[in-house]
Amino acid sequence: MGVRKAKAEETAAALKEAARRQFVERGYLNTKITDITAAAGRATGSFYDHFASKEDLLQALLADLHGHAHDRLAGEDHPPHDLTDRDQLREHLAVAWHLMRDNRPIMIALFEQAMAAGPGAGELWRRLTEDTWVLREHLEHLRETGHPLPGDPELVAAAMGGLLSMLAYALFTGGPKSGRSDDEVIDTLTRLLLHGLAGPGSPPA
Amino acid sequence: MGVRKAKAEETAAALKEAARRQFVERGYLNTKITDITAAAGRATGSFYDHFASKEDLLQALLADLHGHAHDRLAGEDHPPHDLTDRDQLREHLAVAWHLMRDNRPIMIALFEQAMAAGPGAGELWRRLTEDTWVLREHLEHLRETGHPLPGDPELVAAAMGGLLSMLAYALFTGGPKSGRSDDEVIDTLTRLLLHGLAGPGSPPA
DNA sequence: GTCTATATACAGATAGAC
DNA sequence: GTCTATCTGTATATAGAC
Repeated sequence: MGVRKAKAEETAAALKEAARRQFVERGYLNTKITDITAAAGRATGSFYDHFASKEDLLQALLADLHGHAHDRLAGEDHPPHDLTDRDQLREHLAVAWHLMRDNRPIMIALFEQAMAAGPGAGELWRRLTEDTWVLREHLEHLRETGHPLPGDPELVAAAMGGLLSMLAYALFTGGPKSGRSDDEVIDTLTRLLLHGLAGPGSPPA
Repeated sequence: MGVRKAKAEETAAALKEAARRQFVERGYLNTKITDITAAAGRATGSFYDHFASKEDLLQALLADLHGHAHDRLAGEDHPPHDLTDRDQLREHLAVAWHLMRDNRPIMIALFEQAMAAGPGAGELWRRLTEDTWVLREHLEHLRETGHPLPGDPELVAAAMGGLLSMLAYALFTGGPKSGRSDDEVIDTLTRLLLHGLAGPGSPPA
């Protein structure tokens, strides 16, 4: 790779890093192109030498994320887990939770983008079902092995995903300063989703 | 009330009604002032004779909603309910669900507005806790009477609220055309929140 | 009170010098 | 490749006639 190209890569990286910071500070929608270039210490026009639009930059951030996720998950098996097992359910929730925490800028951006797309686009439902296909498959497996579910796997999976993403967004964006620990949240959700409000000791209806 | 004032009220009402339609069609953020006035068959400038801004109009819609809600709920008692009772839990979920369905334009607008406020504002967490204070109180009552909860009442209530609002938004805005019935959703959520994924018959850990 | 016409503001995007 | 300067489109809001 030549020096010129290396410098270009450096600028692109600086813009992406600046964008990440701005998205967390101002949110995706409120972040202007000039906010990003200013934060990166570059001129406004330089932005378009690397990205066609803010949307394009977001896709680049997303591609980076997928790359890293692939690195970390490479080689890992993903056999049918039993979501009625406390430890396995907790592990699923923990992985999702930490993934969102570690990538707050992207999560915030995707969330706001989906909202800005407006209704009619059906973006939220699409993403909710897409992002929870792992859960759905596990639930379908449970059903096939004779375990009764609260409802249709797609709906239950979407409900779980909605709960997770909504709570994560709310808590990560200026939630209680008192600071709930990740473990408290994950433990609470594990108990809620495993045995509900009635708790483990409750008798059948 | 004079004729002049009556005409003004009529125009204000037409603008509000047009706004409701536009919010559902295009979303709150994508709806321009001119979209509202055009849909209402009025001139652009007339808008500002009745509302200071789009935000102001939304507050007016919200005030109408609160007025109606007050009418319907007037005189109703709201004693401490037992959320571990299937029928009472279902009733709570059903009321919330239908309230959101009957006021889709406002729900959509508030949702998008909260997102556009950006992080840092902490709007979503604030609304989530505010809108679920009824649930929180019931959960606190449960805890006081010795029933073990999955976690801190505020957190559990927020989780339930997030689940409900997220799923409602997703399903109401271009969700599956196949059309899930309200009852299917409410029944599923009732089962999920009452006994979790493990189901009612599961033994204590 | 309602209209038409216009001013203001600003973000996105481009052109051309270096 | 990066910069400065500028153009274009668009939404909000106002001014003034009727």
